[in-house]
Amino acid sequence: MATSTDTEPQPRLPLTRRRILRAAIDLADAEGIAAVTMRRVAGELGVEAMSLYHHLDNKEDLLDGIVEELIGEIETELGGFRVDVGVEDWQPRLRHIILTARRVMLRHRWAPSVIETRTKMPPGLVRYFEMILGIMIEGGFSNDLAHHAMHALGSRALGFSQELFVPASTTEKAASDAMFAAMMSELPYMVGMLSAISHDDPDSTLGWCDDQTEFEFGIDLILDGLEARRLAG
Amino acid sequence: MATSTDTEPQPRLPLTRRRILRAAIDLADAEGIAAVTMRRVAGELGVEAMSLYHHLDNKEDLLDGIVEELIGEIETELGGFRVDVGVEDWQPRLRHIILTARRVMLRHRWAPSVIETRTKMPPGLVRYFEMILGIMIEGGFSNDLAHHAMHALGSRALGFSQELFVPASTTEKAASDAMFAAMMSELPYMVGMLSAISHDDPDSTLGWCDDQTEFEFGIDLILDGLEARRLAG
DNA sequence: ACCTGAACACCGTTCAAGT
DNA sequence: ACCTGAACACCGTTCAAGT
Repeated sequence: MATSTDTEPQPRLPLTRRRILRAAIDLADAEGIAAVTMRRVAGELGVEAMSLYHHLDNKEDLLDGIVEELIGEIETELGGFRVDVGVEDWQPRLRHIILTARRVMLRHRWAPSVIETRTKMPPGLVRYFEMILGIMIEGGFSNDLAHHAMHALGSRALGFSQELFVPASTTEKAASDAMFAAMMSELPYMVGMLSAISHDDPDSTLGWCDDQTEFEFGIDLILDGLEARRLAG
Repeated sequence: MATSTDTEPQPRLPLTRRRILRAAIDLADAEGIAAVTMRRVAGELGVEAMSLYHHLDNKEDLLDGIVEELIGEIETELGGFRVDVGVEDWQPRLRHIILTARRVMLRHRWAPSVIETRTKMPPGLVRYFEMILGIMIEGGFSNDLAHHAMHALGSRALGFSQELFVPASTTEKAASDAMFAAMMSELPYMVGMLSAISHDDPDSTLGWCDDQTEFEFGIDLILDGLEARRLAG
């Protein structure tokens, strides 16, 4: 009876690259990217760290593979990376794609840091950007404007918000009056902005920010600007 | 004669927090941020790793301190963080500030990764964003629009280009014809764009990109969009 | 072919000890 | 007060060995 009801229910599922990558992603979701060490990932699979090296070159290869998996999730949500030839409404289509990518990234909040540290362009990401480029070209962009647009979008094309931090005070509701007075002399504009915003919307706590609203404001600023330059050029 | 001409020319310069931070920055500039370990930084100062802990809480404190030094460099180049009350030409002033910050970041190419990993907002950065906010408010922004603008600028306000990678092919001049043909079938829009751009400018190598031009295109897209919304609102 | 255990060269950090 | 050496609990990775 010891063998059938052991700690490992599945006696021996064969280790594969895919299974390792999914285990690493689950681990990162649960405990953060810092928990993703070769030893910990192996442990989650009931195996020794060194066994992973039969399916991966090294840790960089693990991280590269994770990125490919994430791009796969975006592709699945979109039903494939498709550029419809002759379709001209580039702006709503691009907006939808970027917001879809953003949903995937929000499921894996550690993803930006992993993607940003890749030294070689992951093939899946090349295909993603090819789709974005294709939609702009079909939408009437010149090659030159499309090129600028790719640079201007940057990592925002994947739904990254690219914000450094929410200013300290905005994360804490109800800063004390004493602290507020102290800040007032040093940061008059910041304090003025935060109190104006909280007055305008009595439901909002002081300085509370809606990430989704702010992301959409930023992306529309860029997409509107590109449309204006397309019409002008 | 042995003591005066030893390996250490300065017999004993006292260790200070500032000296440690500058040594860490110099090391990062020379060998990359990965070289910045407590042991290596100490080594550069002719001291044991554990001595650093008398001037720093831990490695996070070292990285926080490095960020403060970098912001200090921006402040020096700008001659201080100043908001001139009543000055309305916000756009050229903000443009100048951001391009100045960018020059500092280009001197320390590892800086974005360090700044992005800070968990608490460095005080110097709060003052930097207070200046940016002040310039917008004095320039006629509503508090609401200024708030959106801060989010939309994000890390670009510090001169970060926020690009994921230059597409692989654009970093290599003169991809072989065979490779080009292979890419053509998979990435028609990318290949089309790159050849159009290289034709337009015969001096440019295939897909060569001017980082500064692209950064300025992107930042002007955002600043122009903000001005349009300011005038409309 | 696939997995393992011991080992190597690193990390950040603690602690007791030196001056 | 300031610095040190040994040690601890981790890393990624290599290598020779097991089945």
